[in-house]
Amino acid sequence: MSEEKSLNFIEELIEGDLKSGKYETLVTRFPPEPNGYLHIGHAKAICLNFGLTQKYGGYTNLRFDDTNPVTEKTEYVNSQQEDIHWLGFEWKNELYASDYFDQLFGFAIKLIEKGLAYVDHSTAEEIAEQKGTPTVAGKASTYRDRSIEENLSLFNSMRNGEFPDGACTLRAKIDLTSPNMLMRDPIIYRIKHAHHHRTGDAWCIYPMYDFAHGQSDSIENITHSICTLEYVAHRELYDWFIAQLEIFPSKQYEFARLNLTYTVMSKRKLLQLVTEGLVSGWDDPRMPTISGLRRRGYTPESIREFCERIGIAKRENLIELGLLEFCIREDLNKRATRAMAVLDPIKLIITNYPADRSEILIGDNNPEAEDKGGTREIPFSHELWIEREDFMEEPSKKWFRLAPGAMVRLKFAYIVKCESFKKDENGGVTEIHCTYIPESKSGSDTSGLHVKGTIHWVSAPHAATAEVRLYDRLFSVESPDAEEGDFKEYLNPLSMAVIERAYIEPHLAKAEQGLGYQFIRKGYFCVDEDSSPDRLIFNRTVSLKENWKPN
RNA sequence: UGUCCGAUAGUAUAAGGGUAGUACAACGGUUUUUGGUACCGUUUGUCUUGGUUCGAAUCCAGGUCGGACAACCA
Repeated sequence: MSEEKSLNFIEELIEGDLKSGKYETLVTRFPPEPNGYLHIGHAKAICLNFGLTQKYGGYTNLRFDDTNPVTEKTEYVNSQQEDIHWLGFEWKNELYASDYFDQLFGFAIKLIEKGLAYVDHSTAEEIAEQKGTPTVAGKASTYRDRSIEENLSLFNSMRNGEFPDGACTLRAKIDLTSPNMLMRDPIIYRIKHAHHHRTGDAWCIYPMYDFAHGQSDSIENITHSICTLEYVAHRELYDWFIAQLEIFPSKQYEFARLNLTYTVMSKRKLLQLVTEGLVSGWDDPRMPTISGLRRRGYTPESIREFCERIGIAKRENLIELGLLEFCIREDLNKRATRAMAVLDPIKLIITNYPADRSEILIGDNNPEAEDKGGTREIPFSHELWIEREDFMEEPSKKWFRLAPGAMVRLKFAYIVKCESFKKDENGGVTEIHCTYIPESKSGSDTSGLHVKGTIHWVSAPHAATAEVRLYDRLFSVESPDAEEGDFKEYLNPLSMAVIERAYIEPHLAKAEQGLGYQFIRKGYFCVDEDSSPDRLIFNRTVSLKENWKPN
């Protein structure tokens, strides 16, 4: 029979719930706070939540968790929507926690009426002090036993703007001795005279996360509210509010968040890199943000594949960046148009090819594609650019490329033999002189010669030029979060290298944004959004896998 | 020194009392007009101690290690 793919623990749970008839329809949600750009860790959650309802039916909502007006912006709402769409997912309803402010206010009233919430005038410090520690029970605030009427009146005063920020809060009355610190009378409403990106100045009190999230899930009839492990302790509170309010019992489940080597994943740290100008923006191609990866040349398919491969579990993890790179190489290998580009040029002169002659050669665009991706015309002439690293004056053993007296094939063209070379006064090689073998032409080779090496090249008189940006890992250590001191001390100073003038084959001048290209033997590249027809800019998405090691 | 969560090759992730499997990485080989791709092969693993059982990665108990929790953040 068909080999069944094993289920992750959430899928097993859902299959159980569906089979038992606990739920008829699966409803999930992706609930970002619009306070930054989405990153690859969010992609994991997005693929999980949307993937689940694609697999089992039902639907997924996009809900912005916008309960803190001071950190949230419409710019972020827009970018987050764009990123989810780009990843290839469609939400059923676009919702906002702020849509529920009236209902949440009503829930708070209900709690007060049940004697389960009170207005507290203690300062933040006093509350922290009274809270105790995990091993020492908390103490009651002097305001804890106010009458329901007084609490109702005070809470309405809060809502009506009669108090300044910080003057008081609404707290749930639960259990000051709970081993779960979150149950020690958590604050559920605070005063913030701040402009909200959607509700404007309609409110001056805002619900806390714990008083908004579960209830929002409940209002939307979310069956499986999936979040990351740091919310495990919140589950008790989540259930408590739902039980006390007697509303739809959404259930929370937690999985381990993604950590990736050589980068950081917290919005706080990413924001810091942006605001301190250590990267060019949220979409800097070195950033682990979705927009950064997109600009870097990653495809939605490759990111979805990555999220599929890393799996879902409850164990802390640190995924190797190499897996992400594998995913984009695998995807681009199938679809990227091949072309030749010389990044570190040195002149190669074919002494027996007339200086006034040139010819057009034909090259396949993609050896992996069914139809070879079609063909293109490549001009060839007396003077070429080749890669400096493809010539060695004193070749090491197993050297397949150019060296004095050695022969290599020029990709799509002829076999050449190195006859001599020139050096400048510093001993640097400046020019390589070769002869070509006319009967070795690609596709009609009758020379009988077999050479081990094939190198790429660009005809000097025909070459176009481009700026090429080479990216490397953002940090020089595997886990910047785990290091001592400021994470920014571990930034990789070589994370970006710019080649101002690379030579590219003429065909590449027509390269389109949004498509992947393979510069033969060099890696996968894409056209950067700063690029223009008169000033082409390519980003290196990822290098090719490099098995050759000298020695 | 409280509560909760977790522990399977280098990294992830399966096996739900019955042969420890898969992917990436690493290493070796075949093919190749990309030292790419493809294909083949190799190495490497159940944190620990006890218990239950014919049989334990799996169930139980203790330990060890790692993580989370004491924001008017989410």
